[in-house]
Order: sequence, then structure tokens, then C-alpha cells
Amino acid sequence: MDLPPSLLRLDTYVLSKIGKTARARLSERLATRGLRLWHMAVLAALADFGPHIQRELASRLDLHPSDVAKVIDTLVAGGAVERRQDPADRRRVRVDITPAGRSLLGELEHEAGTVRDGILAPLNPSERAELSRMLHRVFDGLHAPGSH
Amino acid sequence: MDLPPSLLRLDTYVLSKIGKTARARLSERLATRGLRLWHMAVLAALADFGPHIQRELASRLDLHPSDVAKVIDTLVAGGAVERRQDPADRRRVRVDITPAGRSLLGELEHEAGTVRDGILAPLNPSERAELSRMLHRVFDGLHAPGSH
DNA sequence: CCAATATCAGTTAAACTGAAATCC
DNA sequence: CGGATTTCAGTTGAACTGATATTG
Repeated sequence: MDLPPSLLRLDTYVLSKIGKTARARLSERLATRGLRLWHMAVLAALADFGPHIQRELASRLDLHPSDVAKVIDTLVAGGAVERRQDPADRRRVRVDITPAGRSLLGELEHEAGTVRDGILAPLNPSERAELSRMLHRVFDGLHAPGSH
Repeated sequence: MDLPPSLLRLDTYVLSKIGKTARARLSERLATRGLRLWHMAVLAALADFGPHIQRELASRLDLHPSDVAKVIDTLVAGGAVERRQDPADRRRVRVDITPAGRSLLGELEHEAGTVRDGILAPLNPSERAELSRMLHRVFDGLHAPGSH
């Protein structure tokens, strides 16, 4: 049964549906390890930018501070990150990724790549590159003033 | 503060973020009328394909039957759709859009178009057409076998 | 008796809110 | 004391589950 053409004509609807499917597929894979998307996002932030205090993770990833605490809890329990108090400011908790966390992240990125390849399979390599460029430009525009 | 490049390299991540933003922006506009995205989706299905029984709406839109009932409730209360029992099978409830519903849908589509234009503003018309074509191909591929 | 439909009440996972405790 | 940080407990909205009543 087909979806309403009135909706499909809105490119943002199609875009949103694809995004939802992509998230669901990756989420499903992460669940087999007891992880969710936020766990991967936190690991990626730590791997890319080095240690963060939890507040920084919250604002970088746009995740609520109270949820950061819970995500870090499970990552610590799994040995993927370490928590230690900032000696200079003992309110702050610095979080860092462990070697085990880096290797875990590598596996997760591989899974995410597989999901992406499955989703983008209808496009050939040069189309994929073109799509990627356009998506990034649109994405950069989201935070620009006057876009809504 | 930047997002992790490890995530941005996954085009599906960017895609998902854009979709989420688009949904949030439209959702915000619909909320001023006391509506949500599902209300618009139901109106679009009725306008495009004619009357449905609720079960058909559920399977077409991939919305749970129990939620269809609630969505229809508020649309009926607003005079946008009509419910009437199917005389041939009194278990079934046929739902149809009213003239008021059609005019409401027209306004909602206009709002959705504005949101889309804001999101896709970084692209010129031919780029937008190219993006649209690629997104539709990817979307069609989602339901094909072997894509995951 | 079994299957389908609509509907209601309850559950679950996710994002958010508010408040407390600690520290600068 | 005011403000920042973490954390806990509770709330809210969305999607899903299960059960019931009705009808074919």
C-alpha cells in the first residue's frame, strides 16, 4: 500500500523517513551489545576531541546533562571510558575513552558503515559523493540564522 | 562546539539529523493548531486515496491501529474528517475527509513547504531536483529485499 | 468457534524537568 | 552568597502491547 504522494512530494518527509530507518537499523545492531546510539556518539566525541567534562559532552552532542550521566554509567561499567574528578575543579568529572573503548568504537563504526552502505545501495559511488556533499551543505545551513 | 567528524562521515547520521530538524520544525508549527504530524499524514492519505477504513490507514501509514483511533478522534472533533460505519461490515469504520479538512490540509502543506524551503535553502533549484531524485531512489530501495 | 476490527487501559523507552548535593 | 556541575527522582509525549467488545 502506497504512501500519500502529497507527503512524498515534501522532500523533507522522504528525508525524515530514510533517517528514521537508518537510525532504527543501527539501533537494532547496537542493542545486541546492550548499547544505544548515544553510547556511540559519546565514544566518537571522546575519540575525536579527547577528554571532556560531562557538561561539554552534553552541549556538544545536544544531550541532556542528566542523560549524559546515565550513558557514561553504562560505558564505565563496560570499561569503555574512565571517569575521574578534575583536580583543579572538583565539581567537574572528566571522562576519557579507554583502549577498549577505542576498539569498541571501531567495531561500531564498522557496523554503522554497513548500515549506511545498505541504505545508500541504490546510488553509485559518484552519486553517493554528490549526495554527501549536498547533505553536508544542508546540514551546515541548519544552524545558520534565518533558516526558519 | 563541533560534532564528532567520526559521526559526520556517516552520511546517514547527517541525514538523520536533518530529518529530525525538519520534523521538529513542522511539528512546532502544527502544534499551534493543536495538531501533530500524524494528523497531517492521515489527512494526506484521505485526500490522495479517498475514504479508508481505519485499519487501512494504519497499514498505509505504518501507524498503530490503537493510535489511529486517537488521531481520528481529534480530527473528527475539529470537523476535518467524518466517521461512519460501513453498512456492509459493521465492524469497520469508514473515514472520509471533509471540505474543511481539505482546506486545512492545504494550509498544512503550505507550512510544510515553507519548512522544506528553509531546510533546503543552501541548494539551488537544480541541486534540489537532483537531491530529490536521489532521495526517492534511496527511499524506494528501503523496502527492497536485501538492503539490510 | 474463529478471525477481523475498533477501542481502551497499561507499558516501555526517550527526552525532558526539578531539586538536591557538592564545590568554585 | 551566587553560580556551575553532577546526579537522582519524577514527568511527559510517543510508540507499542494486551485485553475486551462487537461483528462477520
